[in-house]
Amino acid sequence: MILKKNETSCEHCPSLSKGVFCSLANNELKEVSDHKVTNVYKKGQTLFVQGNHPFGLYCISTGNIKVTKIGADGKESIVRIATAGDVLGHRSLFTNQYYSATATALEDTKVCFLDKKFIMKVIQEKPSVSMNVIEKLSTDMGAAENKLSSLHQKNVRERLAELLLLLKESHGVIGDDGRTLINLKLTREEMATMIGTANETLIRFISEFKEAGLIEQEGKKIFILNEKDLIEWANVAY
Amino acid sequence: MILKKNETSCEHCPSLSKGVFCSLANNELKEVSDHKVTNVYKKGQTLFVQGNHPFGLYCISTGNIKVTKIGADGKESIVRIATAGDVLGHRSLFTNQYYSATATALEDTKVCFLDKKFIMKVIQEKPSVSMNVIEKLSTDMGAAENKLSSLHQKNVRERLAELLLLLKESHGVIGDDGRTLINLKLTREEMATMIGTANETLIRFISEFKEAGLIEQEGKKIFILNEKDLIEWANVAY
DNA sequence: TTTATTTCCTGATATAGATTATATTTTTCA
DNA sequence: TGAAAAATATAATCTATATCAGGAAATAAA
Repeated sequence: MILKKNETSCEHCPSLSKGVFCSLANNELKEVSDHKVTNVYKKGQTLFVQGNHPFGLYCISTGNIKVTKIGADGKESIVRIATAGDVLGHRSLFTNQYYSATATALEDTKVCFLDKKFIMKVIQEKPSVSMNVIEKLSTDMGAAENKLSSLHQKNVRERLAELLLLLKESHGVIGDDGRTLINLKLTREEMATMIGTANETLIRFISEFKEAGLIEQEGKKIFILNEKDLIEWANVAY
Repeated sequence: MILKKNETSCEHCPSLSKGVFCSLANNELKEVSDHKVTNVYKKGQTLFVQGNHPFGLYCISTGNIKVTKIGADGKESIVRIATAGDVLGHRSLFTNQYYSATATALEDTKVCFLDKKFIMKVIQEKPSVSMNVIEKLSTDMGAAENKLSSLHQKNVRERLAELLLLLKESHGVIGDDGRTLINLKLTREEMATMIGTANETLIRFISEFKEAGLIEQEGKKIFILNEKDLIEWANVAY
């Protein structure tokens, strides 16, 4: 797909304010724009694959991308979901390692690519950008540690409630009818790998949640009906 | 405890080369030294506690520190172990959030503290330091994602083998007799919380590992005898 | 040293959740 | 549009591991 000029300029990026370049002046943004390549990934296409060598940084303009790790037995787990404004591939890039995870578009997605040399130069010259990268990493690290302790300490019911609350926070959209839709196209299988359980088990608890009136379903879409009870069920600490 | 001048100078810090200030020149290091407070924490003492507000950055000079999260039911899990050269408290500091974990000395430990204002200034002015912070965060993030997918995909036996291999890598010391000692004072309870299992279960598998000749024990000390088989048992991906 | 306390270890039992199997619904695409 | 494939749902069974219980060993305290 060929994109028009202002479709690929950082200045007009819909997720500029959430991204790592939000603090740059217009002329600086222009320079970033000039150095980047913008691509559209269709649902299911991969940006990079576990085991490959990184050669730059990905910035998500629109869409959601799952970051998965494949274990020794070929089973996949989603370790996080990156969304508009997030960067991808930074971890392996900055540590000079092979990608330890695979990034796959969950829907049609617009992603910009900056080659290693250029992004390293920006990091060197613009403290605000490196501070933003640090903030993103810190936030992600916090989320990862939360997931770790949940896996240690909580049962599947609690983890599912927690997952739904997190997805509501990150991808919730309030509809005309007052219900909150989780605006993310995930299969039950994928949701199961996010909380480390089997899809049958996940589906069983989703059914339980529906019966209890906590959530509602229309096809693959999930609506949160009762956040208050969901918080109880998640057994979250303070 | 009162420390002598050259005991508190960054220039002479035994973990300088592994820390985030390794790239600074001597006069710059001097400035860091002048702005820091060095403390000794005894085994069991906490540097900071989950829920409190951060006011600076901790740099570990010597010793090991466990970072734990307490869940809703009061159960503790170790999310990572920080060692000489690591920084602590950076995540909450840079995201302006309350501490989401507690840091406790596993043994007598020397730790330097830098107040927020100063460390922020250093990050702004020294790209090499912020790059080092990014690298530390990236490495930790990678370790956290590995743990996540292990918890999803592996059973306790595999996770224990993996933990022993990781601890050998990070804290292994080769003795005169050729055995590798894991030089870290952890209770079985603590090891159990690192891989998300009950201590009885962990002990059962440690016994199994001993019988299989993979490891050896002397009191609380663990020696790795057969790394090759341990790797097999861990079922690690490529 | 003796006593007290904590940690370590082993066995028995219970159970959450994986696995297997099958049916139904939804999506894909020819 | 209809057929094939994929995803969802529910139930039955099985198993890995948590939990419970009690004793041995190690460590700390007195």
